[in-house]
Amino acid sequence: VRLLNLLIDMYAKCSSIESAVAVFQSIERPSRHSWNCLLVAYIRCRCLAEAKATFDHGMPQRCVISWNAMLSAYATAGRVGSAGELFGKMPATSIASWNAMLSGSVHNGYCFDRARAAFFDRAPERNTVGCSILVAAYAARGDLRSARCVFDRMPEWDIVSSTAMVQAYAGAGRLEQATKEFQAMPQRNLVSWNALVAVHAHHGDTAAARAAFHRMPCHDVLSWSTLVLACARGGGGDARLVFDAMPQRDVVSWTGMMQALAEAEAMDEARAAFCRMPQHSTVAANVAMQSYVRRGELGDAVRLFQAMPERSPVTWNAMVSGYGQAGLMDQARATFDATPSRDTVSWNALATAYYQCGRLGMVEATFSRMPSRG
RNA sequence: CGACUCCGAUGACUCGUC
Repeated sequence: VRLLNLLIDMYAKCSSIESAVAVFQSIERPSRHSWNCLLVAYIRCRCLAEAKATFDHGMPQRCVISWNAMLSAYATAGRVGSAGELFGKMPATSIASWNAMLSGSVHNGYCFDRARAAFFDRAPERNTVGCSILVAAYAARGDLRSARCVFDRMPEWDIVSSTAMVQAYAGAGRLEQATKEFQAMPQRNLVSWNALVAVHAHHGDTAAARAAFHRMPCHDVLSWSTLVLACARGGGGDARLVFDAMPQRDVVSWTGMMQALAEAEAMDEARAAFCRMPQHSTVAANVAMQSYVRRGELGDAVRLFQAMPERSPVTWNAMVSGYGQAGLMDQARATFDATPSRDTVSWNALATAYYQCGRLGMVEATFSRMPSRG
């Protein structure tokens, strides 16, 4: 039975829900553990409805782990309200429950301080997981001071918390501190190494990115793709060499390669890369569109925009600012009005477009119409 | 008495800020 439980878990990690369910059904007397494995399998494979059915009336008994699994399912789906409701009904909680709530609420735009107070400060206990969630969240918000404050108070550190701290330093532009923290880490793994390469890539330091890449003991697609991006950004023209040397490529590497070509003004090759990509993605189309905008070829950008099967919020925002840069304020405004879900970037883009078109009065008007902050 | 199942860190695109 234990082996079969393990099998369910393995299939779930491969998103092969049918196989996972089949293994579960082959167990004649499933244990509580088996039921949890099945529940987690549904969650991992994004079958929320089945997970809920299993949780509500499938499993003979539920333990904290089952509750936590459902909590995190809702939280990662962005349904913090449902998660909170469930949290309130729990007969007993564990640290993982509090951490799941913390993670869900800091990632889904609720008031950060309230989330922290409710699920971290007021939690019965805290561990490295909860602290890492906070450090990472502060890093993402660019709040180095608060990240450090949490990090420095931790009783002990692990790879995850240290990697988050490396990101926090790098995000604040403190490259020396970031590398120092990296060297001070208790251990390193693939993720922390990848993070370091990404830090250098983001900073435009191709040489450092490459050096880190060659020092790491092993690589995955993500490491390689990050290096391609570093080359694309640094403009060294070596992106192609890296790309060709990759053992396997994914959407990101293809997109990075295309971007490198576009930035090197090799538009024909960039176009060819776009067409040869095995999978198309909205991001790749956005990158292509943006290349046109940067070259002042707005007609091509618009054509691409109209032809895109899917548009993300980024697509809409990029189009608004593309029109703005071209001085086509009416089109910028029309695109903004047509944007399905406006975010802070949309509003800033609109204000900037007005500014670029010399309509200073409208800049002010836009700011006063903005829903909130930014 | 342990082990297994639940929570945290890594890559691409848009405005502004540094």
